Amino acid sequence: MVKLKDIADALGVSLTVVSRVLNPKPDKYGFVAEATRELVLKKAAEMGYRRNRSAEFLARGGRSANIGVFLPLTANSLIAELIMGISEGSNRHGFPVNYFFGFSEESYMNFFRHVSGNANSAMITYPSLTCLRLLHGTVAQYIAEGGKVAFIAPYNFDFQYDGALIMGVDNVLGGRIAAERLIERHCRHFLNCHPAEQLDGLRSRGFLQTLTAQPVESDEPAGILKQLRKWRPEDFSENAPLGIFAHSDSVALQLMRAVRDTRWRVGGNLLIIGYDNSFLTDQLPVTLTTIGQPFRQLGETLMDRVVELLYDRPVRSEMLAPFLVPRESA
Amino acid sequence: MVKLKDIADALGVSLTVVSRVLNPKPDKYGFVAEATRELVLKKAAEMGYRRNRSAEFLARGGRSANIGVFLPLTANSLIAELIMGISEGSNRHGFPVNYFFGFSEESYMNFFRHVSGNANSAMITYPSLTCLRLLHGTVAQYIAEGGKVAFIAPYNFDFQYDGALIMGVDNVLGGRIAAERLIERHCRHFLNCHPAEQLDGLRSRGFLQTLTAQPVESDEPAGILKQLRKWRPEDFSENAPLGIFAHSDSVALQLMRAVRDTRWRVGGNLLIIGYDNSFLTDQLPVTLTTIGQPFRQLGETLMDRVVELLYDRPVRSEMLAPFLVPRESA
DNA sequence: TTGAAAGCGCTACCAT
DNA sequence: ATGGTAGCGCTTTCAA
Repeated sequence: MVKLKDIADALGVSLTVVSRVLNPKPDKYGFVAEATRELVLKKAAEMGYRRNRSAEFLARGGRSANIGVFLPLTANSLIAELIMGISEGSNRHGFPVNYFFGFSEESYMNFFRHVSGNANSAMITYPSLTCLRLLHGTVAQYIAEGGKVAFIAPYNFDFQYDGALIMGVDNVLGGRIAAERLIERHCRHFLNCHPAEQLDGLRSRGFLQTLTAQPVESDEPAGILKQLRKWRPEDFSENAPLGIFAHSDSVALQLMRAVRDTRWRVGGNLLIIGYDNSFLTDQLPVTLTTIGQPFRQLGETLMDRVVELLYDRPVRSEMLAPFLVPRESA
Repeated sequence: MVKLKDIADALGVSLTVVSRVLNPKPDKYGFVAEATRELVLKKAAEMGYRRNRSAEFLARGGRSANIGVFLPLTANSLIAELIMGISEGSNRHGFPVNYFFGFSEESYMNFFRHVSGNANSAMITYPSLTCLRLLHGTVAQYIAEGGKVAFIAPYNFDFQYDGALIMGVDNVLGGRIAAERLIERHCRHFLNCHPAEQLDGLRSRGFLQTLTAQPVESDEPAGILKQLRKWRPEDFSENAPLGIFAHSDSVALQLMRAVRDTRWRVGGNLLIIGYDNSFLTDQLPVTLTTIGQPFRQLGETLMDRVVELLYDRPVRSEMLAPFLVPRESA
């Protein structure tokens, strides 16, 4: 493996100069003549130099060059895609990663203990809203002490952390896209099926905002099912179907399952839109129309910006746009 | 963060001695008096010492302490669980990881280039059989040069690598479990639905071995569907259903979808068993009976053994047992 | 059985 | 604008 010294020797300059050119965060004496800089850059590319992150961070006084990542302990495609994106980014930058998974505050605390022990550490975390509320103090303190944190926030993020990075997918837009699809498919009545504990109503907000003029009821799955039993399927048709926005593919499947052996026909007089574009939803007996989230891209972008954070460069928070995955169910 | 020097100072011994006790791979002069050893061990635990892997491997002449992992680019629950297991293990051992995803030989080669550049490197790889066949030479050479590789092999592994670790899930047993379930549910006729390109017939083997006395046909999905159209559903019943073993949940869903609006009743006169216990298969209109694979456990065990490999300690290859996930479809 | 010291690849201070 | 060098935490050789 080629190292700084090799480049320096090949060029007949000092190791220090080479370091200053290639160092992502050069020292304050980091003035290098433009000609020298270009020479070094060229030689480095030519020799296929790849930075040794371990040595870099050891020298910088940190423990290691690892980036810690905390994700929900859910083995679904969204998480898998996020991991793929983050990994893609981390490999590109030459950073290794430590993934932690969990739901509880304990697991989040445990993660924090592990990662924050390292000076120069950075983390990507995807905590539940409850979890974050409980551990707000810990997080705030860590950031105040110079820790770098990037949040994946699917909810309305109302915490004020100076310099923290917040990224996610625009759930309000997701709700809006669902509503627009149902309108386009001639729905007249709408049901908004949110999770049992609706901690944050971004998807609802987008859905309801788009449907101010139409009759729409919001409820959790149990309530929606009751509603379905009350209404008569005969009163709906392909020309004027009932439209349901389920806030997850899982809930969408629950509903599909519940109307099995009734006169509701999913994709006919009953349209259902899910959320997440989960693995296999394209192979269901009635394939599921759903809102896709670009989690792979989210992961990649996130990692790019965390690296910026790590070197104290300014970064910009951003929400990515979800997209419709049109299939049979709506 | 407490380091070796801290322990040495606290105990009034030299740093070297402390290193020798705590070093996972002590030098050849590594003789420490039993009394001293215990003292060091006790102090280290007391002070909460955590080894700095970057420094360890930097000193050892390697580039870094990272372990490279290559996995199929498939965002399904199996891969997600594998990652969770591997991460759990790597965190326990204090090793960071670099994950790579792909299918093609190019991606596998790219992975290899990245990871093998590092002396002291180790990798966990889950290549397709075709991929491995194509790159057999590269892999063999890497291992011959002292590289440590752990394979996840779902197929019949007929390569001879000295000292390589091969782990996986026992697919023959998986096939057997499926057959036994269908027998128990009174099936008389059986279909074995393998993938279009059946590269390795371990699942088939287990299935067919258990059903030597019964009529069973093997085919790829298209053929199985043709067969289903030829037979009359009326000739089968809950007391003597037709039993299908699909080699993946995806194929199982394809079949379920194909018999929609026919007189085949999944879970009634037609029993279907899938493979993988994918996310959401427990929430289908007819929930899917499937063969689960303990990939989380596989990942953890794998990482434990790779660390052993890394320090040149002997390891044992092993196949884990799959398990039945009984639900409505069979 | 123990300790001193060189060195892994890199950064960052000081001097020039 | 460039170079020399100490030191990050650890391993390993050599000497005691």
